[in-house]
Amino acid sequence: MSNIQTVINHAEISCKSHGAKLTNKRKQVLSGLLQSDKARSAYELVEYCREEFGETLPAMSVYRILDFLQDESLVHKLKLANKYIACSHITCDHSHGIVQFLICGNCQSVKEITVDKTSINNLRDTIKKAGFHLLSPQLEISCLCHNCKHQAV
Amino acid sequence: MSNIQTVINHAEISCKSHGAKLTNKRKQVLSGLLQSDKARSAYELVEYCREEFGETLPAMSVYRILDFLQDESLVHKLKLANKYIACSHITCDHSHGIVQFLICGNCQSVKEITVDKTSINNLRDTIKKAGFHLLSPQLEISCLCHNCKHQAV
DNA sequence: ATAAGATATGATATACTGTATCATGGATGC
DNA sequence: GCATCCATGATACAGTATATCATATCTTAT
Repeated sequence: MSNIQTVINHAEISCKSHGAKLTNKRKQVLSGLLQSDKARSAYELVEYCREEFGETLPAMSVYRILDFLQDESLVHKLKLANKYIACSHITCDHSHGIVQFLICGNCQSVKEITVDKTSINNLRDTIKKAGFHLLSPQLEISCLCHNCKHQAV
Repeated sequence: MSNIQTVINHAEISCKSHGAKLTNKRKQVLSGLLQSDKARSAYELVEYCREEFGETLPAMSVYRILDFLQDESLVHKLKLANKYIACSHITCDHSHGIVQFLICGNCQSVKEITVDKTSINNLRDTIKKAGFHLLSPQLEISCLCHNCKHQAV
């Protein structure tokens, strides 16, 4: 498990390699996501930057920064939760085509997994038969994490 | 393909069978979803009821009605789109445990499909290994529909 | 070094989605 | 008729997100 600084360095190099700049504020937002195993909302990140760095980022800027980070494949948006997480493969050099997110419906913790290609191919076939075309096989799956399952009411 | 009135009659009987009432306004909202092969937002349904029936439903009421319809399994919420669709199995008598939605990322049209149990069980196993517990295997999958794929820019 | 242009960020307004809360209306049963 | 319950209305507000125009900062050419 790489520490946050290592990941950020990696991300910076990756940005530089095609002329994008990982500015300070972008690093701050990214680190807010790297620090957490839970997804965070844009406004939570505003709060995080204020507490952690004394920065008063306007929400607008955070949204723009999140867009940038998504374009750089450093961050994913979870539409199920309207929240954001850091990609868990920033320090990998190989590409990861098939990514799935397990989202705990209770505590919002997120785990990024990969599903075997056979299942994905089955899925793609089923979808094709239905007349649709699978765009990105990024699935977001509602789950309970281990902790929450055992604390269930 | 059953027409809308048939589906609504079916829904009404289903509600009655356990003491719930499918009121006029509830029927109006439901028909707004049945009329469309695309998902509609709560506010679009407000608009629909205004245009179609001259009803000026407050958004609050539409949300409550949507909650009711979801409880009755007549409507699904698509979290990826923050929109709602009519269940395509209202007139079926058997139950449909495992439902997936293909959502066209371009025109928002939606198709409800079923995925074979083997794939779902594989998925469940993978998730279990990751320490999570699959809640509802309702997946929402970003696709392009046939039309949009062929019009692509 | 400086001016011009590009990129990043700030400020402000506003739209969209959704919930909380209290009030009112209408059906149902006694 | 009255009490009760459920459906709906009215109002306020929270959270998520985008549009737009202004300002700051960084690059690059001259």
